[in-house]
Amino acid sequence: MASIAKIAVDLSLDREFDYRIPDHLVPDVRVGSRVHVPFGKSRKEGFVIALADHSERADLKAITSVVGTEPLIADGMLELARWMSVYYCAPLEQAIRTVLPGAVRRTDARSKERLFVELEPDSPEGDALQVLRARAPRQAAVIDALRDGQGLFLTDLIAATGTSSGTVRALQKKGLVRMAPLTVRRNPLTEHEILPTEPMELMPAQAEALKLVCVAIDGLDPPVVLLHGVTGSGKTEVYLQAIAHALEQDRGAIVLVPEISLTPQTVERFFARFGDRIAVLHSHLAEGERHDEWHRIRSGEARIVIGARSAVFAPVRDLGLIVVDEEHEPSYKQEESPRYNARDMAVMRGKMHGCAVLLGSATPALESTTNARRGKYAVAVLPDRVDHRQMPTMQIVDMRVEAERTGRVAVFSQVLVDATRQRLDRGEQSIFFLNRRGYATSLICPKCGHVAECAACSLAFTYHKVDERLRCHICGDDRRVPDACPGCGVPEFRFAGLGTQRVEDIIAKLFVGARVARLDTDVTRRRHAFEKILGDFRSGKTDIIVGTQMIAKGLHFPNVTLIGVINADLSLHKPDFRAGERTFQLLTQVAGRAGRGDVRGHVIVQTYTPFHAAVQAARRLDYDGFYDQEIEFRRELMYPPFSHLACITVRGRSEGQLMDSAGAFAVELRSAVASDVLVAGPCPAPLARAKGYYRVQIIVRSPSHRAMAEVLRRLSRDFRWPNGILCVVDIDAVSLM
DNA sequence: CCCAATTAATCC
DNA sequence: GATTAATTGGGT
Repeated sequence: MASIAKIAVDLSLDREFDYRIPDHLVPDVRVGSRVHVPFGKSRKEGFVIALADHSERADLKAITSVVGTEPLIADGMLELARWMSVYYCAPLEQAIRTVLPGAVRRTDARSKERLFVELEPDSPEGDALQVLRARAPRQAAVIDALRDGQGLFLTDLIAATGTSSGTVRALQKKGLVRMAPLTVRRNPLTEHEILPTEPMELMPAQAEALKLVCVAIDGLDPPVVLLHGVTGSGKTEVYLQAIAHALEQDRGAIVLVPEISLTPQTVERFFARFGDRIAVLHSHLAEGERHDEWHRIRSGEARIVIGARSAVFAPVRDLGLIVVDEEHEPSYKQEESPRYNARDMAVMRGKMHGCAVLLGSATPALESTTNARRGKYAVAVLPDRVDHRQMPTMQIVDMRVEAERTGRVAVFSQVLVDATRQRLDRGEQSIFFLNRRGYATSLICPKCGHVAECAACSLAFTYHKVDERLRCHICGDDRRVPDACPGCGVPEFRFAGLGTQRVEDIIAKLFVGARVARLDTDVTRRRHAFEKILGDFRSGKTDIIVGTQMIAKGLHFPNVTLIGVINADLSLHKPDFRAGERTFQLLTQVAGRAGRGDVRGHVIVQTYTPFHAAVQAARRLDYDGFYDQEIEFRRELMYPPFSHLACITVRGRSEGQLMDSAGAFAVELRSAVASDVLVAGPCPAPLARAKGYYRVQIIVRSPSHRAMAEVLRRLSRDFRWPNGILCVVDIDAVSLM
């Protein structure tokens, strides 16, 4: 009989503490239970992470009480949390917290109950009712309202009859109606009618892919399938039918989509096929909604979960399949501890819980394709669009030539202007893509060259014309545009660099009468703005949309025949080894928005580096060609997938102290790792200053993840950073800023 | 020599 | 993370 519990206290201490289990609590204390314990001078909550017979220590304190009767952490999820904690060098408590949403963990999180009123079987009819009508008309009205239905919620009943709860209580006392609390679901799905859909007939390539996934679900051979399908090739239909197969075997499924494509339209597509068996999980849910959805999943009422990153931890029973849509998306990486990648967690969960994993993308991450080529994943390819739609034509416009020809630097090339006019004349729609919001990236004094910069970050302010403000996109600082240059007093400014707001302005001047909308995070901060803008575009109320990343994903507009990429170089020149890959992916994804209808789409890409491999490969729609070239560069420099990369960022307010301590850390790190591990730095991070902190980084590349993570874990626990110096370890970093 | 302020150590 | 013990340092 276990009498000792090992407990992770809610403090991110990354240690376990032994507690005695009092006899009367023995039946309730299980692995995964939430418990109250005395800790030091105070009381804390924690999770039982193991049971034992003995402890090293004699002077144990006892568990005070247990929360609930069922362990909160579902079977297998603790192991997953432990793996995550080790792999990503994060405290176990943090990993557990990630696996269990706050809406569930908090002891005061409850289901919502409303009083429900029903007629008692022997409620008055005929004469008895007439008597009541004369003596108590209100009560009779309540009886009438309840007569035909299955009962009503008290609040609705009161509203319908114009009475008060006193009347209903009086009826309850007489034994004519009964009233009881009923648990109601806080439903995040909009209530409007959604027409059910039937499985569509698959093209041969889709059918083959589906077969492969079904085999994976049934026998886990292979456990992971990479679905490489060009944009518009019908990947979602394969997901839907694979999920249906899992359901037939009485197993559940999780669908992960990037946060920005988790729109009502996406959810509706799954809801239309599976109805109430769907649960939704994402960060914008209200606390109560998340609580209810989680418990619907845990209880087995909901069998399919669709959600963003964190939905990979949904407590689905008998999980048969995890789908990761757009598996290459950087947003699957959580940018705070534990810095997990949901795609990789999905693969790991599949392994641990015995379920199949389906990774889908038009532009798989190099890591994933490499895993496929090494035989770790099976591959299914969808080379063609559905319904014999053609891939769009891709045209590269060399903006250097354009500048030389016109003698000035233009935002729109003549080619793009002409193409846009043509669409406007034909009543077709266009999408312009620019991966930068705001109006101008900097405000420059035309006389002395002074650039307005954020005092806390090493970055120029972005000028937002709409409200005449300067904003720092790193720390969010927000200030008025000065009346004159602070350097020389000249009362005028010049704009440099380009943002979506300015493109919107230019379009309005260039194409008079065209109806333009903008879609970026500045606009969508308002609730429902996103749906409104897309709705207007869909119904033809707008001709042109200008947007950032968020328009690159999954949108499906048959009337869009032109895509303009205003500046393809933006993502290309980032100080990041994945810049080329990101550019290729972005161009391919954006191009995929064109030609979803009967007319073939046309894509115009403006660039100052037209011969860059990523741009050229995107033009040829040549994934394999890009892969072969890019993989050589990764091999030579020992970047992933030929190594695991950790990015260690150290920050502090004192530059000297920061360099000294980070240097000392790097020295210790170098002496602790094997000779095949490369440790670069410390050197100033690409964003050398942010929010008032100086930042330096150390980049580690190691052939073996385990060797690297073990050293980093030990060192980040033992290394004594001076006060005020903060260190973050990011395993398999996606962003190197 | 005192006291506040910073730093280190501990929690089962 | 919170509390407490230990150490530092500036002042009279």
